[in-house]
Amino acid sequence: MSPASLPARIVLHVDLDYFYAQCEENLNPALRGKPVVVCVYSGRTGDSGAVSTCNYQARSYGVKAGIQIVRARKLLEAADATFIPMNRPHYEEISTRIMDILEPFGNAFEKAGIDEAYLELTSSINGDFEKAEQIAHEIKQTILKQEQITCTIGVAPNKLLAKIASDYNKPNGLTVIRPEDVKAFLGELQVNRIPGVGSKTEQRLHQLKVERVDQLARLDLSVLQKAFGSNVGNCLYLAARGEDEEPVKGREQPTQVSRIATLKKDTHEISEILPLLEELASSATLKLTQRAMTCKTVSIIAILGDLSIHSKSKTLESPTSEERIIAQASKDLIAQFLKSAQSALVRRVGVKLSGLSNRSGQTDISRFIDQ
DNA sequence: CCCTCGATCAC
DNA sequence: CCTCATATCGAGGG
Repeated sequence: MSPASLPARIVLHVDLDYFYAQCEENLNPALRGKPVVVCVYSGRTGDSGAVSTCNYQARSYGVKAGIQIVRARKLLEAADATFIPMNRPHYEEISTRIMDILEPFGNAFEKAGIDEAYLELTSSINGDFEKAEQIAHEIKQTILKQEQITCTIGVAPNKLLAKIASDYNKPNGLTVIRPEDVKAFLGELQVNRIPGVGSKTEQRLHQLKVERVDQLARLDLSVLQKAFGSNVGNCLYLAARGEDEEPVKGREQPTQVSRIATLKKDTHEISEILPLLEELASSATLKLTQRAMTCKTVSIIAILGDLSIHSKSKTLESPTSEERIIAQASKDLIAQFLKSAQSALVRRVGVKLSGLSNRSGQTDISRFIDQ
């Protein structure tokens, strides 16, 4: 700790292991020890769709999130594997209970997804990483005892490093990065271990002869900003040094609601698209009203036969949560898209509602304006 | 500064 | 023949 400074921050990142698949193992304990694959079936043919997540037995056969179910079947044909359709509401329920366990452990708490959260411990333990490690063990025990779910925890001086730490040794792991170890720990890692560096950014970094974080740390800020834009460039520059000041903060309400689905067959006939589009608009609107919110902007997303992604959006004159308005806007947008991209074969369609705000109190200002 | 759209990420 | 949901950024137009 530098003299006359505040105690080092201590942040935990808790990541629930292979979460959906672990929930399914608990629902049916006979599955434990065998490959379990949780799937999103698209409904086109029997096994069309993708793998959402799978347990580690399945991973040992090369199965992972995102691959086609058909491919997972082939990889696992010699194994006694179970394929299960995703049951999101059930996982949400388990997640909520676990988040309720986690929250009291920190001075601040941030849910960062259905299966991950950050906890700020700084002010409660005065920079003591030993204590933080004990608390991490206690958290793991509590979640295991109360929900039979294992997790992996990263303990570090900020959110960025805590996330990298939890990613380092899964499942059922615990990794601590102390301030004095940051440079050595980070330098050795491949750049794709930095959150936000996916395959595209990784490729572009490789073109700059950068593969590991210590190599990234040798690039000037200006070089990174020129290559990746001022914001991303700056983030990469700081990340390479393990620097991150983002506070652990309760998340605001989500700022968008979206629904997407796959058509039975590719088509350019609007009449074959509208029924599904209306369902999606209805479902998204339901979610919106359940949250007691309104939206200002309606978008449609079209994914074509070649998997290219297109979108069209429209900002309304006034915020709404009325299904008829949202459905009509969606129809107008898809019609507009089909006209612009004639002969486009649509594979999937989606509806997105954004520009959300709380509907509390100030319902419909138009009542006071017109008249 | 707002809107639209595509891209990217990560789930 | 490749799911679903969300957030964020940057470019380009106005």
